[in-house]
Amino acid sequence: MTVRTRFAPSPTGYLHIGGVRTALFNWLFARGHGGQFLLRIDDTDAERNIAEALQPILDGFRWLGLDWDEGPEVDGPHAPYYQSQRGDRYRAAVDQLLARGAAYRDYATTEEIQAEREAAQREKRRFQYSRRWMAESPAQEAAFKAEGRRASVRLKMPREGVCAFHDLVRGDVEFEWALEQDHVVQRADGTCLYHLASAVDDHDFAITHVIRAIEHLSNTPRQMFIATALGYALPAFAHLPYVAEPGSAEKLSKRKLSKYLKHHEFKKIHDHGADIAAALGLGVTPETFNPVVVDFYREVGFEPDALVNYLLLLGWSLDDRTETFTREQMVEHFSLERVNRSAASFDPQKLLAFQERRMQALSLDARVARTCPFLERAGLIDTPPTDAQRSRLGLVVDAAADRIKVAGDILSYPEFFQADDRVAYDEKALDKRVRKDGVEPLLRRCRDRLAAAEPFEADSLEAALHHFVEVEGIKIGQIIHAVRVAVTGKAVGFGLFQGLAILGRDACLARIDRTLERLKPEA
RNA sequence: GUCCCCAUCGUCCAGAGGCCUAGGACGUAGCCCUUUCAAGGCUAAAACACGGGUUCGAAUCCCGUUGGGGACGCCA
Repeated sequence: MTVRTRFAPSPTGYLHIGGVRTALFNWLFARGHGGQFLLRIDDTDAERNIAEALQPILDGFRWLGLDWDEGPEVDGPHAPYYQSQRGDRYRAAVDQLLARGAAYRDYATTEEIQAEREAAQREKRRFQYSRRWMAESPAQEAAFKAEGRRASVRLKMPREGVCAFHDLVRGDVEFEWALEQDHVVQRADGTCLYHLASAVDDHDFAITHVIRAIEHLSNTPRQMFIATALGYALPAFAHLPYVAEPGSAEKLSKRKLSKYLKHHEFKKIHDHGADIAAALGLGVTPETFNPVVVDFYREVGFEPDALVNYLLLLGWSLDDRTETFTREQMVEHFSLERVNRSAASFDPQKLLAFQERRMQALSLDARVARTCPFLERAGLIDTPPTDAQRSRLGLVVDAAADRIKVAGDILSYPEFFQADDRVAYDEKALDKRVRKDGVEPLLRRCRDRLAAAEPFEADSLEAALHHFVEVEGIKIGQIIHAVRVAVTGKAVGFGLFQGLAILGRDACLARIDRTLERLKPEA
């Protein structure tokens, strides 16, 4: 039998990092067994879903390279893959359940159920519906209808015995049937609910392995009940531990962002990304642009493989030291047996470390290809770039080396792509390195020295500056910082001599002149 | 409140009775390199939650305690 797994996102507008890990494990398991991975859209709760809310999710999967064999946009033999379009199929299943006595029409109001639930709470016992408004005969139905009641359909769950199954991650699991509720599977308006839809779809789509987050573990008995009542063969189940918050054991949730932003490392990564977004002119808010959301990583220029590799190791490992995996190696080695049973907290800093490693392993050409779109989008070079811009980009990327940790970091070096009169100056750096006694005449003499330097290349510039320092009888630190600030506007950056050479003599002299001009007391 | 689960360095993992003086990675600290910022090199600190068993022997098995977490919808 061909292995078939699925991931079932709800269209919420963004792809959550915890969801991606679940999807990844499904994808790896399917690919590793030569099977298929499908995407099914859980949009039965029509009110809270909007069509365009799906797009970012599909884009996220594509970016991560998690391709699906059947599902939205690719379709397949079991289409449609949207639960909102499968209502008739679900209603037919409900009728079958009713006919087989596995479900009943219930005429209770929400308030009545709520009252029973609260009573149980007060008496400190687990709630179990009294079935007072259960209608099993036409006479009962007529009576309830006469009272103006409307029927929903509830599962008639067993009230004794246990539901036992083997979970591929958890091992043997048992639930007492008596602890299960008579869950509603169909509303009075005829629409069907998740558990029913899920069980039916898993069967219709021939899903062999249901791999999902642990919060679904307690849903499993009722879904098994539905599937069994409908005569379906059961899939195998595997429940993954949840991904926890940074620095905490609580489940990671998109709703607790403000809490995460108080976490130092999380905030650092967020702010780094926000700076890149600002340089790109993206109007982002923390709610949609933060390290819990996959889009964040794409926007700031992470390598999808870095994210995937990090997520792979969140709850799974091959051995005590292998950390870097190619996609092929992941597919080859992944196994549910080695998935952990305890929650793992999300550590954005470690994710960044994976990203740095990937970036370092990339060729210069690859890094140029990654960074180029960022400069284009920021309007710092043309689209497409001119040959001159492209070759300059190559020089800058080469010089910046590992300083470019994510592709968007190229935006830390706008001064290499801006006209001389557009360079922004860091006032603090000017104060510290240039607006000091004796620096101005020194900078002036150094400027003349640079004007005469031949050739205008890193090595010869370095030699020239060392000679200058010797003649002046100063330490190199006394002039090099001033030149850096004068030419780049900043106190930090990569090797100064490379920077000067990349900019060329004219730009360097012009910028030094502009800086000297700036030093003149305002007349 | 009811039910269930989890428990090794700050964090992610290794460890399935002797290989453990507990290993790797991220992070942290120190040193080296260095024009700044990174990167890199070297070194270090850092954990089996606690208490009982079982066993010749327990991080590994059992029980309890403690701590943490999850599920309890006409959401998915």
